[in-house]
Amino acid sequence: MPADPEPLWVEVNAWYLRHGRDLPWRTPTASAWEVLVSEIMLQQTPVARVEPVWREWLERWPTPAHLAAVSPGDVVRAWGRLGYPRRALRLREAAVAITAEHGGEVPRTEAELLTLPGIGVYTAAAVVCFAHGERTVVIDTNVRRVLARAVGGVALPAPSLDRADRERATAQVPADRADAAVWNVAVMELGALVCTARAPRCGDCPIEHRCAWVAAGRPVYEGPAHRGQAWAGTDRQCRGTLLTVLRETPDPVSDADLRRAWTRDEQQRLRCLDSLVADGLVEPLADGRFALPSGS
DNA sequence: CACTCGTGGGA
DNA sequence: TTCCCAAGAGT
Repeated sequence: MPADPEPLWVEVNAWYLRHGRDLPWRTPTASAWEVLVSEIMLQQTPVARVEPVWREWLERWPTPAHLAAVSPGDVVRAWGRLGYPRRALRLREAAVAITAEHGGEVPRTEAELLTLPGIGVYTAAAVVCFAHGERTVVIDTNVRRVLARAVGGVALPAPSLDRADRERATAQVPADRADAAVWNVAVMELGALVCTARAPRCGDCPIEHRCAWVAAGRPVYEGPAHRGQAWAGTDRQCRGTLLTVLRETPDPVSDADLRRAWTRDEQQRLRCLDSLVADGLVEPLADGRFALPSGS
């Protein structure tokens, strides 16, 4: 009778200890706040772009109370070009709630974290695990892809997180708390560095010898199409263009300046400006000009 | 569940 | 050059 196969985490954790990157939010001394800031910034944004901004933020605002005390406009400007600037507003709002309702300490449970703006299932689990060392299931796009291949035998996971992802991920988490904490970051790192979406480096993979996708001959993806992100001419591009104008000057901006920045569709420009105001990313002034939001 | 919300670098 | 997509969340 064959022994149970060694769990995936043994090899993946060993690989991580040798090959994982030394990122500043991964140091043993990183505070829960530092981890939380990194997780928000890393939502849909690559590590290389996050790192310098993360350093600036933690130097300026080393605790939630520091961030809670500044204006939304300061936060949006400091967010720079990380993208999805509503994340900056929500992070500030989370800091306000942490300061007012949690004694300035980042909550230690997923349920409490989930009540904070900008924190969803992934980020709540990540903070609990990476900042507080708790055993939990952390599922991001990397985890889904690695396990879809290694366990599921397919090239890519479904377009959105589904039951198969949760079941595969839950089954792999080691029982021991410390092992689980390493596994959760290790499997993400494997997905980021080796088991990548486009051109996986299977020759460098510590579990290639037991990967179901490799064993199947690396079949191409067969499932429903992953939607591409349209960009040219979209409201997202328009909003980004308008916000860039406001971000790059400390002074309020006239409507004429904004019109020059987006000339292709005036109706769209007005709609997007309205939506930026509604989101709290832009503040209309009494004199007709626009600015990054100053109030709370 | 499907869709929106930025940005820039690599293939 | 064009296309893909990167530690998701909110609606």
